[in-house]
Amino acid sequence: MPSLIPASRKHLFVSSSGEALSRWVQAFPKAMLVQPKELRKDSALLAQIEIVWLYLDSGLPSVAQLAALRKKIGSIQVVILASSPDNDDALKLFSAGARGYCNAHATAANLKQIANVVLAGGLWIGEALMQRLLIATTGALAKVAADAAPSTNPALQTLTAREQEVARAVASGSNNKEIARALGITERTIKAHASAIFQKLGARDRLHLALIVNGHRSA
Amino acid sequence: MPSLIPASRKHLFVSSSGEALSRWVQAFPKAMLVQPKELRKDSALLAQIEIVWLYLDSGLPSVAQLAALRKKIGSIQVVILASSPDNDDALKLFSAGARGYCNAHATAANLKQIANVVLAGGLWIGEALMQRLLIATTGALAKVAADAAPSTNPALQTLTAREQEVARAVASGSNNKEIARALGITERTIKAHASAIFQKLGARDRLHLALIVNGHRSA
DNA sequence: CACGGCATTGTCCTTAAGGACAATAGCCGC
DNA sequence: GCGGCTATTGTCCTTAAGGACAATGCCGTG
Repeated sequence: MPSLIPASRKHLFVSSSGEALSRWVQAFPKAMLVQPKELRKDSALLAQIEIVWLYLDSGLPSVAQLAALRKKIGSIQVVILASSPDNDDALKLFSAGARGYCNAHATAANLKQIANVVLAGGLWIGEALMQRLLIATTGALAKVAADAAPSTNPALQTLTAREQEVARAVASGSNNKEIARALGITERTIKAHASAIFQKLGARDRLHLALIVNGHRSA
Repeated sequence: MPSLIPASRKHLFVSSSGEALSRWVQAFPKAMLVQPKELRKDSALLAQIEIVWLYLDSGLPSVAQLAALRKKIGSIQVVILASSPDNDDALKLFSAGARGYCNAHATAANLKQIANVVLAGGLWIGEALMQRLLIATTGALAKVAADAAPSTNPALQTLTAREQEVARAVASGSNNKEIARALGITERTIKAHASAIFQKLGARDRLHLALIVNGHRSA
């Protein structure tokens, strides 16, 4: 017994198991949820759909699921919801025409954001892959270098031993009171060291110092 | 969603020749235009920049240009403006960290759309390239995916678009007054956004937020 | 020993930051 | 249109941060 389709349904969730995650409804309260087989019978369901979200059945080959879906929906944008994200799998799905790939447990805000990107003509490649793209180049080298050898930060070399202690503590997010307690001295002394550090490194405040120490800004 | 036209200097066009295409100005009247060498001298130019548009000099290797730019601008999003689009070249640029790739003669509306997608965390691969790129990307992204990168940063994605703008500005070391001026709103509003951000991410102050955004601490 | 660098702490002051509490306005879905 | 979310701004208040100016003590070198 198909109900009337409201005029503004833009989102369609396709789930083989029929399972619906609450976040989907949170993100798009008006969205429809169907099983793949229902699509063939009632193509009118697709009337105003702009994005089809495909929840992968982990027991079946993902690309085959997408290909089958494509035959039914035509050229509507497809975003993959993966219960257990797999980078290699994601790549295959993109090759098969997916426009987005994300974790099925993404937050409602996440889903909306993805919808925005995809509807605007963009590609959403998922957090994991995106991260790798971001840090693939100089960022990766800098980050790895910073993590692997934090002691060789050239900026800290111009500081005295005590100042380096304070600088590292500040850069890790501690406030003056905490640092003072940790070092067993007065908060006033921490301020004195901090001021000396700012002067030497040309940082205007502790946040800039943190950026310098953590390799996001040159001294 | 707020206006897509930035109230301030969110956009920076980098052009070796100094040439500025009228469509860039049409799309972002307040954008800045600089030559690569100017960036090293005055890093303050990058204060509020959210997207750097790199106009490729066709006489130089594109990836080298992007790598050089990255060293100066850090982790700011980069969109490539290619005077003569080349699919293979685009792939290399994406692997090198570009977030968008389009024809330098794209319309103003196009540029705004691209900015929208990229700022929302998406990837813009260009209309003409979409089809082929989807297939060819397999190789490029697979290579990227091969590098180990366990850390994921879903932190920013729980924020609204505006909050993300503020979060990035805070994490880059700007104080509230600067951010307010940059976004064309009141310092009080920045504080409001900041408070919301702290709440959502569990950061106790702007330094912790910076650590989270820059990947030195989990939300 | 005197001088200089470093660590420590003090007081006074200005400003930035952040929370409490609240209000207005636009947009969107039901 | 109502309710919810977001963006915006306001005032009042508390606290952290950082600078100005200055002092004391330790330690190593010339």
